[in-house]
Amino acid sequence: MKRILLVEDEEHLHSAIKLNLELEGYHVISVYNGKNAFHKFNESRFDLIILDVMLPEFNGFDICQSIRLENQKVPIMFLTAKSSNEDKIKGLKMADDYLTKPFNLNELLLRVKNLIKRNIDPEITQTTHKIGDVIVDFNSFELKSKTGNQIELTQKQIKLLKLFVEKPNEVLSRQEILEKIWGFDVYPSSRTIDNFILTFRKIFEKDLPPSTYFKSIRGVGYKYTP
Amino acid sequence: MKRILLVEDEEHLHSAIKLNLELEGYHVISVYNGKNAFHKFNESRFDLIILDVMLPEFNGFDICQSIRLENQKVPIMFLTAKSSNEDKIKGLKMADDYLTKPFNLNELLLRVKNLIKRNIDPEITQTTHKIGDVIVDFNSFELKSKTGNQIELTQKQIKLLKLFVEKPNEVLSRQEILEKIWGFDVYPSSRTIDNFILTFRKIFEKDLPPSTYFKSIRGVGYKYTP
DNA sequence: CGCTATTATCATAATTTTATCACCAAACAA
DNA sequence: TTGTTTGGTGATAAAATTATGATAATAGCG
Repeated sequence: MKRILLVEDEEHLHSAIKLNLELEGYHVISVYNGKNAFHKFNESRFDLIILDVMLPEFNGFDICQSIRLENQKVPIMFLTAKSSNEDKIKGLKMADDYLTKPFNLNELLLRVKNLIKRNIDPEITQTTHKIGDVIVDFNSFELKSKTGNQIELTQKQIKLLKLFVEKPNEVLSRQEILEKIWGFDVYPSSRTIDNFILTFRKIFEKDLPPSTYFKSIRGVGYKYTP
Repeated sequence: MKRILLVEDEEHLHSAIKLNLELEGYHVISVYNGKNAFHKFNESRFDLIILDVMLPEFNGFDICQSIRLENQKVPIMFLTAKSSNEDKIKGLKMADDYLTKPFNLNELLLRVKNLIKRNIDPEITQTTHKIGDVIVDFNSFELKSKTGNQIELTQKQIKLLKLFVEKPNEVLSRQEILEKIWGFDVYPSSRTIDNFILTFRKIFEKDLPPSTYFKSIRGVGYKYTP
């Protein structure tokens, strides 16, 4: 599995990117500041480094330089705020690619893919989760039930499902869900979430009392209970 | 881009701060009074809230409390006039940082940077509380009793309960409760609070003498005694 | 001990939010 | 291009929460 070092200090953004990358099958190593980024880099090998430019303590450019001193090859992608003065543009030349915030998550994924020049080795990772007697495979986007039935989920469905599975027993607000799955700039109607939940319920709560796994919390959002 | 909610009623100061923050690459959302501050906060997510303490209608402390009920994490910075009496110092404990007017804009920028940086450390918030032998989980909106019983609370119930739990042994006036839970412009009848208390009592004081935890203070409001 | 103001309790109304469905649009594939 | 899938929207039905009002109970006070 390809290893990506993600250096981003803003929690929301960080987890959103991480989630999306993981769903694409990458192994994401999280770091929230420059110092740790450098440590991690020295400890281990990465296929790609995603660096926020604005970081506490040492900024992205500093880290980039340090890394370049050690290892010329590893591709580095910068994430940068919109306002870009001369210095920043200059700094970006060190990068192999960069994105300006706010950016579209799909674009990020596309660029990551390009940067990594993916080998198609289908390393199967154990990223499954069982809901009732349905097994969710986050890698293949497939559901397998006892009866041998097999359903394919779409990307958004899998993403949302993973978000819930990663935060069991926690009330996730609609706002939070939208930000994590749809990104920071796209806000579809709240009805859209309902539809996804509806689908999940049809799949997982087929012969069970309704809202066994996916409970609606009125005025807030939803909660997944394993 | 980091989002900062700036709540300051004095126009000159407001625009000065806003300009400076924007030049540093922050996205500043402007609000000039407490009521709107509360609305904006509910509508959207922020990385930092800068609150003037002296505001028309509702003061900064009031708003701060309401915000804290909803979201523990977001850092809040107070702006306060020089004269500081006991009350104020007490109120400032709610804040993550504060500045005394008149202040140096560079100092403001520095502190903003620090606050936003600091917020990155993982959330280690205490999200449960025990009342009798019932455990309240503010994350999942659930109550768990010894007997294994499990009850779900609604949003308002959880908020109100949190308000009490955060202010043990303190008399909360009906007015105060209404403002904190229902907001600054919605005022349902006082009977509504009674109903919520009633529910709490039914849950927590089942086999106990009445008003063990939730005591009514005639003419004022209620008090929670752990 | 009555009188009054406030709170407790309950049934029910009002309001808000969610569930569900049919349909549309954009993206994707053939 | 054309057909198909996926995701999104809006209308309406259904459900849940919360608000209200009536009445009973209680505390405080003179």
